[in-house]
Amino acid sequence: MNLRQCEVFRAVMELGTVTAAAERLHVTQPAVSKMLAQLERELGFAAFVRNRRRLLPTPEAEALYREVRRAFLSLDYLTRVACDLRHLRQGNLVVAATHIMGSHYLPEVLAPFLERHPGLRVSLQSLDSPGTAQAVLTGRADLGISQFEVPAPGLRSEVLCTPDTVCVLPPGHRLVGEACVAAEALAGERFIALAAVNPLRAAVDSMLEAAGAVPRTVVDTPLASTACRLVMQGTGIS
DNA sequence: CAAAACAGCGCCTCGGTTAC
DNA sequence: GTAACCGAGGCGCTGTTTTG
Repeated sequence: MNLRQCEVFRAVMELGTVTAAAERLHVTQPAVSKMLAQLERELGFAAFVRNRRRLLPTPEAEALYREVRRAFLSLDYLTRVACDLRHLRQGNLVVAATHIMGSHYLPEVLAPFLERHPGLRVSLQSLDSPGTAQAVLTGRADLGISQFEVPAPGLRSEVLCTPDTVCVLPPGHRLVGEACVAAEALAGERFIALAAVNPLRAAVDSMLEAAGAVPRTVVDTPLASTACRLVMQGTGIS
């Protein structure tokens, strides 16, 4: 039973005659007649009783019609969804982003975006940078915003901004107020480091090593926001 | 030079029409 | 409602061209 047969069957059920069904479907009466006969052969039962000039549906046809009508409602729904997607009125956008991006930067961007596209829904996934790239690569996310570039075949990336690297200090620390913190000044400090997976970690490590100021790393974390909270608690500097 | 991609051709099926 | 016919499109086969 194909879609065309369903269309023909529905038209005959609703209009009662092959001729009227043909008019609705913009084909000739024989086309509908032939399609109906083919459908009945495939179904293995008669859908209509030929009663002089009328076609009377059998109980099997009545039952089938209920299902066919339901199928066409689903088809109409699909058509509307496709139309909405075409005009960006509806859909689900999955964005993978690092925690700091998802909690601070993205909300400011998403608010005006969702105002422009009220039918859209956005799913935010909080991941580290390699996880963000992996999510996009495997199709679990439509786009990702990571802290650093993760080169991978099949991924297209662009730099959105290049922010400064800063030293995070707890209130009252001796270095608070300095316009620039020299690497040497960090010697012996309790240090909250970024996890080794972050390329910034290697850059900071080599910079401190070159300055001969190796701090005491007490915690390492993949999340900059966690590092900041640890600094707030007085665990160390970051 | 082998494998992959492409184009052309004939055959078949499907859905349509006209004529009856 | 049916028979005969027509055109479009899918599919498989074959030969040619391109590519690594």
